[in-house]
Order: sequence, then C-alpha cells, then structure tokens
Amino acid sequence: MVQSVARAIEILRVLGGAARGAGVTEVAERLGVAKPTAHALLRTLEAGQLVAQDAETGKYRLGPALLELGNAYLETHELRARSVAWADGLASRTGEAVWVGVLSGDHVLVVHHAFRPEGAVQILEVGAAVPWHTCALGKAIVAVLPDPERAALLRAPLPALTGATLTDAAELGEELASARATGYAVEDGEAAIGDAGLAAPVYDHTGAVAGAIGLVGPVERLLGDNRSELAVAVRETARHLSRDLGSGRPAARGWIAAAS
Amino acid sequence: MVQSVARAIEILRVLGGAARGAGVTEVAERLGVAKPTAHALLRTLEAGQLVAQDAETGKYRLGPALLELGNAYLETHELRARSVAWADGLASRTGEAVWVGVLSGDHVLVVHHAFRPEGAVQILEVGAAVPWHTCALGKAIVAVLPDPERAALLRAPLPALTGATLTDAAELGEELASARATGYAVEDGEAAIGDAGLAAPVYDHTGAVAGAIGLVGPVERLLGDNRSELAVAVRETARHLSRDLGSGRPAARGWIAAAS
DNA sequence: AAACACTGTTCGGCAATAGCGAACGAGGGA
DNA sequence: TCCCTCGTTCGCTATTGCCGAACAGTGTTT
Repeated sequence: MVQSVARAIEILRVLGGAARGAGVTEVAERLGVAKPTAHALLRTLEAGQLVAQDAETGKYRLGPALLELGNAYLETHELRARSVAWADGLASRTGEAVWVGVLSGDHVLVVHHAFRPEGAVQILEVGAAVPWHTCALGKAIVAVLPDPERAALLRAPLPALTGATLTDAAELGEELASARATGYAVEDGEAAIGDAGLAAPVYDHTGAVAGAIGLVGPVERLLGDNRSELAVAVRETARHLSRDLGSGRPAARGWIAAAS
Repeated sequence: MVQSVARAIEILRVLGGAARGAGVTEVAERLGVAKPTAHALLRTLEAGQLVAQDAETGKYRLGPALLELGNAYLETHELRARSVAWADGLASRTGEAVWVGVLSGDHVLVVHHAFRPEGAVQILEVGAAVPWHTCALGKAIVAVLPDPERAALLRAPLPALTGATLTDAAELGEELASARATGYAVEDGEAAIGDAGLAAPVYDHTGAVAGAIGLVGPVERLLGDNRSELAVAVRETARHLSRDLGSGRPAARGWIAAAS
C-alpha cells in the first residue's frame, strides 16, 4: 500500500463530500496530516486535473478529469454495455424507468438509466450512489452474494434515510431470504418517501453476481395490482441479460459441468 | 509534486485508454517503472475502488468509484447546475440537441446534454471528451481565452478527425477571430462527418470564460437557411447563462468599476 | 486605522517509505 | 509434459515524501 496515493484518494473523497470545495487547511485537518503535505498532494492531483483550484477563493474542488475517467469506466463496463438494449425493452414493456446498478462498497452505483417512455422531465441518475439496503437493486445483489460478504454488509451500520428504512440486520436478512425465494427484491419508500423499486440480480459468465436491473417509480404504480406482472418482466429481463453476459442458467451450468 | 501520486494518475489514464483492461506488466512498461512498483500502486488504487481487478484474468480496469467521483464533480459544478434550465429552453426553442462544455486540457468535456425535443433514440454524451479544435464549443471557449493560453493551445498539435478538420494554426486562428467578432463559433463536420455545431462562450462572475453552450446536429438543419436565427438563440442563451453565473455584461462591469 | 487571525504557499532537513532486483507460485499454450 | 509468462511476495537501499517553521497576501475585528 502506497501511503501517499491512499491519502490522495482520501482527498478526492473529502472533496466529493464538500459541495463548495475545501481549502488546504480543512483537507489537512480531515486527513490528519500537516498542511504542506496536503498541499503537495493537492498540487499533484491538480496537475492531473483530478482536482481544480478556484482562482479566487483558493479552495480546491474535484476536477474535470474525473468525469472523463468515470465515462471511460462506463464505456469499458460490460454489464452496462449489454444492458442498454435490455433496459430500453423493459422500460417500454412496463412503462417505467429502469435502473441498472452495481455494488461498490456498501453503495449501489447506478450505471445505466433508461427513462420512462412517456414522462415529464426526468433527471438522469447515472453515477448516483445509494446505500445498498435502501434500494431494490442493492437488496437483489446482496441477497445472492456469497455468505461471508453478505454477512459483512449486514454487520455494518445501516443508516435510515426515511422512516421506512429497514435498519435491523435480522429483519433485513429475512427480506433477503425472501428475495432469494421469489427471485426479485422490493423497496417501498426506504430511500425516498413515495418511491418504490423492483429488481432482480444479474450474473456474469463466472456465475457470480455482476449487478442488478430493476424498475423505479412511485409506490402506487409499482406495488399496485400489477406488481407480480412487473416482477415477472424484471426477472425475465435479468435472466436474458445474464445470458448475454455468458452466464448459463444455473441448471444448465450444472449440467455442463457434470458432462465434462 | 508527489511522484507516486503522479504515477497513480498516469495509471488511471493508461487504464482509461485500454478498453479491455491492462495487466501489471503492461502498466509497468508504459509507466517505465518496475513491476512491483506498478503492483503496489494498483493495489492501493484498488483499495480505493478507483480500479478493479478482474477476478479471472487478473487484469486491472477502471473502478466504480470513478463514476461516483465524476458524478460528484458534476453536482458541484456551478456552470452545469445553472445551465440545466437554460439548455432545456434552448433545446425546445430550436428543436435541436444542446451541449454544455468546459475546457479540460486540450479537450472539451461535455458536462450537460439536453436532448432534442422530438427525436429518436439519442445517446447521452455527458462525459465525452472532444478535441477543442474540432467542435464549436471548443472554438467558442478558446476564442475568448487570454492570449497566452490561446497561443499555447494553437501551438500544440492539432490532430485531424475528419477530412474537414482544421489542422493549420493560422487558419484556425482566423476562425477564432471571426468567432470573437460574431459572438459565436461554428463547426462543420470537423469532428464527425455530417455533424455540425453552433456555440457561444459563457462567462463566470469574474469575467473569465467558464465554458460554452451550443447546438449539435446534422449540417443540413444547423447550417441551413435558419443558421443566423439559431445563432441568435445560442448567443442569447449564453448571455443569460453568464448573467446567472454572476457575470454582468462587459459594459455594465466597466460602468460599475468606474463608479466605485 | 491598525493589528489581527486566517488563508494558501515556500523552504530545508530528517527519516520514513516507496521503489527496485530477485525469487515465488500459478496458469496456459505448445 | 515442459516451458514460458503472468501476477504476486519479500527485503534492502536511498530516494522521496513528510513535517516544522516561516512567508505573503486578505478580510475581519478591535
């Protein structure tokens, strides 16, 4: 582990959290390093355009190269590339917005967003990070994670975003079990009041979970009478997408392994 | 300048260019460092989720945290935040797609993209990086840059993307002068054949250029009979957006300064 | 009005640390 | 089956990054 690089990354995190930017002194304080140390790191990051310095206030802020790199990440992302067509299909079939997400630490990162076919202004949520336990995508992924990883995530603190957020590990564990049983996960106002989600996990060619795809929208439309119909559409799309990534059906994989 | 951090950034650049990821050996070669050095840097970046290692091939690629940080950059970006409303207005007024961009090194980075009101499938170009001399946004920005900076950009190599790309510094300089005179810049198939652009610079509260806003679309629609009409719309929107950022009109700024 | 407190910044010396060479274990291709 | 190449680990050396102290500029308070 290279200490200075780790500190540089920490700086990016700090700057990402500080909406109006942060000064050298503040950065040094948060990292617990001397001011000149923070300064040298910031100057190096600035040279790479990862941070930018406000000409007037002298404060530092995240830089444009991060957007470029984030975009490069998306373009090299296989799940995202394959999901574009399927997400559009699911959106037009259900009439709802579709999200595709991956797990990054304890957050779900939205890597693709297909808008609702007929809708007013919708803001693009690609790049948004949501705590895993507050969204359907996150539950769908964690539900099928290997036991130790799932246990580790359940042990970590589970902050509440709304009154409906599940913050009890045991309760959440049961919901994950039910998601495994039904093949899809549900969110009901746990991230934002009135918003709901329905999602199913997507597997890659190794059989490991690569991410999840699902619907996002108001509770009334997603969890109403046609909920099971929507769930079927989500699950089918997730299965097709997994196939696209080279993952056979679990049964088929077993059969091939047995035959070889 | 912190050497190891600079190298880490260089690694991100290398990984961003290698679509299928790169191995430790390849990274070490490109940086001109020993293999264990590259390895230590990669592991540190991996711990911060800036890079991810493929579990099977062992190769490294960009990580999800970059998307998160890129998004954080956008959210703290004042020009982008203010431009959303104006871009939508310009799109519906002209019936064309609208881009908002900033200069990052010698590339223009698209920080906002308002879709054409009535259009078929359009792909989102936020995060895309275009060489400044091949797009209207870039020319609009560079045209009003301080002399030394503009000169430096004109001295740098100007790669050709299409047959129409201007690669001669003198010729390009004249076009920038004409952009200064008319208040808007034009691109005609210089980045991609058949695509055109019309853009005007946006100023921040210090009076310096913050970026540019403009239209993107097929040559036939953008540079046809209604070209001057579109140009007026772009220029007006850019002016309003500049106002939003706290920049008075040049005349007004002078007046205030004289009065104080 | 003047001293203050705060900012971002530069300099030089010490030692922690990052970088390298060499060796290891594993995987794939011939 | 052998061999080549890959990603990875280990320990030594001196390079390099880190810190204390001091500098210059601003906006604020007394």
